[in-house]
Amino acid sequence: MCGRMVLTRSASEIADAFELEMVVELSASYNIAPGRPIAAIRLGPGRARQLSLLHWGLVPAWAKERSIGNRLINARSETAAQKPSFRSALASRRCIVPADGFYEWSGTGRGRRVPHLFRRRDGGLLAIAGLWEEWRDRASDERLLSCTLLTTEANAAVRPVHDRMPVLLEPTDFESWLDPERVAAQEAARLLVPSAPDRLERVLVSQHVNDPRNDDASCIAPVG
DNA sequence: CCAGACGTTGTT
DNA sequence: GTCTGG
DNA sequence: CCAGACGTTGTT
DNA sequence: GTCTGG
Repeated sequence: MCGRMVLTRSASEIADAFELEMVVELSASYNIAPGRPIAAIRLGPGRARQLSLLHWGLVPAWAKERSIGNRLINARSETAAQKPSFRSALASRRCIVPADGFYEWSGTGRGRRVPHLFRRRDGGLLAIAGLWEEWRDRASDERLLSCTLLTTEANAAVRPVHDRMPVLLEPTDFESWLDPERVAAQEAARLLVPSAPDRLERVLVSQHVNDPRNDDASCIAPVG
């Protein structure tokens, strides 16, 4: 479900939308896939909001192999607090993934290959709730920052295509979600509910987007 | 106790 | 069918 | 998420 | 690290 993202805005546009103190340079991507770098906002020193690139696919601190992240690209918001893989990140390492939109595929069986893009009608950025971790490779001593995207039941806009969707946050909830000292995990769960569907529009796009190696503007071009 | 998993999606 | 890689 | 591989030996 | 299953 929550397996392909779009982010084409410049770092300064993202900084304006999310009141960021620090920024990393980004290149536009029309087809961000699991296992690839994805931009995320976290709280840094002094609670300043920082933008950085994280590996999409959460690798827990206790993992022996980084490949466990291949399967931890989403976390169900309803159960994350009870899962060994997500519990500690939910308590203290929350992030926001900015996005122009996300893709969902419709169809059944092998025919599930019809891609739809969901984005804000007003052209604004989406804010997707995520969790992050730092993992150290025992062999090489290298560090990896990784993240996962929280999911919830689909709202009315998404339901015709899929029964799950990413958790979307409102600007009034950004600070509460990001800061574990202000809002504990249990209370933060209150934020992780299906969001109002009216703000989203659905765009049928071509199967060009299906291949994650394709990353250009034709991924989001309307079809039909 | 130790060994082994630790996850979601969508499919049948 | 299931796993890995992008 | 989808696409593509799914294996070993021995060689460059 | 922590939980589940044998």
